[in-house]
Amino acid sequence: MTSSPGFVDDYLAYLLARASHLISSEFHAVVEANGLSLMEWRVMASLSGKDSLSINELASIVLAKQPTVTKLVGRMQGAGWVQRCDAAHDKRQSLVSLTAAGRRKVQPLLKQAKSHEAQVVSALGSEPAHQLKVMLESLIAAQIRAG
Amino acid sequence: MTSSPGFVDDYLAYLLARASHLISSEFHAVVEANGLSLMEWRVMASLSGKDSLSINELASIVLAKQPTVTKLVGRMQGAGWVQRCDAAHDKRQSLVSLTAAGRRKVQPLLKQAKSHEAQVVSALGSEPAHQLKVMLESLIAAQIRAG
DNA sequence: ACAGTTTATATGAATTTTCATGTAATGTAA
DNA sequence: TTACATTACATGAAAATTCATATAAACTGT
Repeated sequence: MTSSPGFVDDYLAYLLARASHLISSEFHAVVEANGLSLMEWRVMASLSGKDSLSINELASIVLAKQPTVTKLVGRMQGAGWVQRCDAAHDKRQSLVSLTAAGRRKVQPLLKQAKSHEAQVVSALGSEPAHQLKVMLESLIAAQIRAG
Repeated sequence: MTSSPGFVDDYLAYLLARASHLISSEFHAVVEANGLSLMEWRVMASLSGKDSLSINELASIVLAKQPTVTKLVGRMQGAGWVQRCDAAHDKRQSLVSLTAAGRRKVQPLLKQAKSHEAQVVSALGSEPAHQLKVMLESLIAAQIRAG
């Protein structure tokens, strides 16, 4: 019922999709308890590292399309979590950054994310989890070169 | 630019999401060249194994929500690729199966999916790819037990 | 500097997804 | 069997996403 022998979607592709969906779903509950959607969380988590990111950079990081991110950021700006400013050197770019309120909002989630990660890692075992990460990174790197 | 040091989303969660998105995106192009959306492909690939699947089974396999699948299947039925019939033992269930046209439609994609998988596996190396699959399966199994 | 091209983002319309809820069939316990 | 709870699916309204395209700024070669 929960597994699906016979389904293909390119086995590896399906395993990745299912694993990703599973992990994200788990944390999704935590994210929503904090009053954010998964995408809002991704945007804010991405921004919490950097000073600011352009719309396109954000889109590539959060794995969404540009118009989606433009509108998502618009809503988040309305909520007071992020702000835009035009880039000094390239007026086409719209640089997005967290507001103070946004930083306060995302702060607890960053901790909960680490704690969730630790849970998953300990369920997998620390060494296998590390190997999994290495492989995922190499898969990603391989595809980037191929693109 | 393409990688994202500083982004969290729970590192492992993000790696999984990114890897999954990458692999799916690649094949997405092939899928669309055959006139299907990614979700339509997933539904048809799932069905191509089994005789039929209920709406809920499909939803759980293709990682979408029930109303989404109900409407997706409705559109696919309109296109003539799938058909519904009420289950004999449980009249609430709506069993979805491929039509002859649907089978013809998905046939070439199943082959292309295998070929794409082979490409990815060979890029990763056969043994690492195998280990990756094993780990993903164990991760999925672990989460299922935890749920 | 100029015309042509590319790049970054925005936006309207159409499509899809989602939420909340409705309906009907099944299961359960008295 | 009669209530009551649960399960499977459908559906309307709202929200989000996507596609195609518009706009404006940077880049290119002449």
